Amino acid sequence: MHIQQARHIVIEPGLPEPCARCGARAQSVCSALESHELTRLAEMAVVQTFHPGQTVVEEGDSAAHFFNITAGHARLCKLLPDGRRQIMGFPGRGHFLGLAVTNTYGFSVEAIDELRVCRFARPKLQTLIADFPAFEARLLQTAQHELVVAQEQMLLLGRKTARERVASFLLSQLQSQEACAAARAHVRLPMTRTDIADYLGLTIETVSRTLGRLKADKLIALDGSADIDILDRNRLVAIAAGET
Amino acid sequence: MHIQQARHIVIEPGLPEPCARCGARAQSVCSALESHELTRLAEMAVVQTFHPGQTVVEEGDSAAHFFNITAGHARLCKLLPDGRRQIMGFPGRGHFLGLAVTNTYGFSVEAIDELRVCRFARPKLQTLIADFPAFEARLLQTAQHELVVAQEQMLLLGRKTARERVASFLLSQLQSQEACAAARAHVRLPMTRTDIADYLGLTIETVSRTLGRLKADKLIALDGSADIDILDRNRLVAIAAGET
DNA sequence: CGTTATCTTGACGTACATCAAATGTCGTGG
DNA sequence: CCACGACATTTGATGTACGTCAAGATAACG
Repeated sequence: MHIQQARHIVIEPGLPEPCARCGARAQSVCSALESHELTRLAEMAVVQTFHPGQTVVEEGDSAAHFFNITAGHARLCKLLPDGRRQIMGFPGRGHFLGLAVTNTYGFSVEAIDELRVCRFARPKLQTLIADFPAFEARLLQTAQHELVVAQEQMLLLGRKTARERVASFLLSQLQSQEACAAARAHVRLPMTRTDIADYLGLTIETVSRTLGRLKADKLIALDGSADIDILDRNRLVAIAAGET
Repeated sequence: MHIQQARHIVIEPGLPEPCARCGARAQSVCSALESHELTRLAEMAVVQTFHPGQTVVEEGDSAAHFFNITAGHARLCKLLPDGRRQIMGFPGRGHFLGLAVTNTYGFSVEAIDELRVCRFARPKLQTLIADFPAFEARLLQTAQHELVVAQEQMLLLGRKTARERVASFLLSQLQSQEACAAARAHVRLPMTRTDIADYLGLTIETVSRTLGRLKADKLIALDGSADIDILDRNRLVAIAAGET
């Protein structure tokens, strides 16, 4: 279904971007650590970059590493044998990968755009936790937040209409970008319509038609297929909440 | 949609069931604690019982407590304004309630059958964690497991057919009961068809018809509506995995 | 400036929802 | 013990939101 290029994993040597100066630090679990702890963290990290479409980890592989995204976006995919795909999320800068993991990865991680991650050996997580209790507290906090998000997504997948799903998605994307950009009502979607469809439990055609209808209703404006202006945010919030 | 009886919450005095002798301990997060720690835990706990249909916590209420189920089953519900309902899970004995929680509860908890819980004030969780680091580790482990389960459910809700959903559900119920009972291929479903439908993102009629078809196909046998025999488990596993 | 992938739009099909009885099932009181 | 509701479940007839199939229209790219 998805052609996989040969992997050209770029492992960069040394510490090109020490943790203390990492732009993703504020949003990540690393914010729990102090500067001298970050030095130790940096020693454990391997920086990798992935090009669009490349696979970071494969569903079912034994979980040897965890990751922290420092730039770009990924998609978390689960597949059924016949190719049906469900995307669990689109983690971006600052996102920690490795919580929803037992012995093997429960999903594949693929780069959507140019993706940069810090890779850590999983066993070292234990030593890190043992040394810095604040880190474990931060992980628990992150896991709790992810659970809340996951349950909101279950409601969406089980009970919302296509229109409600797309509205919810646009707003969640807007929110994830407002962390960086100001409160403009503009969203850039780094992922394809296929990705969006597989995230929302729909087909590309339904996603496209639904966006078209939101546009006809003057709730959004499309500028190309990746750039969307939110014209009536309140109305969109109401739709996303199922109030229609 | 669901008539709510007046609450007759039974708060039992003292320590009718000290943690050290708690039947649910082995399966719960409390297993991380040693006997002298359990004494302190017991001092903090309030035992409550709820009758079928009673509400333990309401979605949106400020999250003052967390709970540990010691007997019976609950359902975790999220509602849309027009009454559409999604059930996030059916926690039973040993299950910890309070991970997928921020300041307010993200779902309602309702008793399915006779439900018994240990209630703890949420702030005390912090002191408990501070005193017993093993407890925090256990919570993180539990949260990770719940995240994996939640993602499996997202795959079900987003991409599986009705037949695959029902097969998955029966197997998950079987597994949750095998912890206690031996490997018999018999499942007792404490929840109604409506609950099952709201858990699987279907309607009662579709659940009923799908069970009927599985029965016609000699994969299961129905004995009353709450008791089900798994006749061909391997086949059911294949269906649940989407291999048809 | 063709070539190719992605996105949109239209016509039609279907799995599941909705509407509507019929059929258990269980607790209660006569 | 049995009759009687009050519900839960099953079963049937019909509807529909979304999926599937099939062209076009745009946009990305060498």
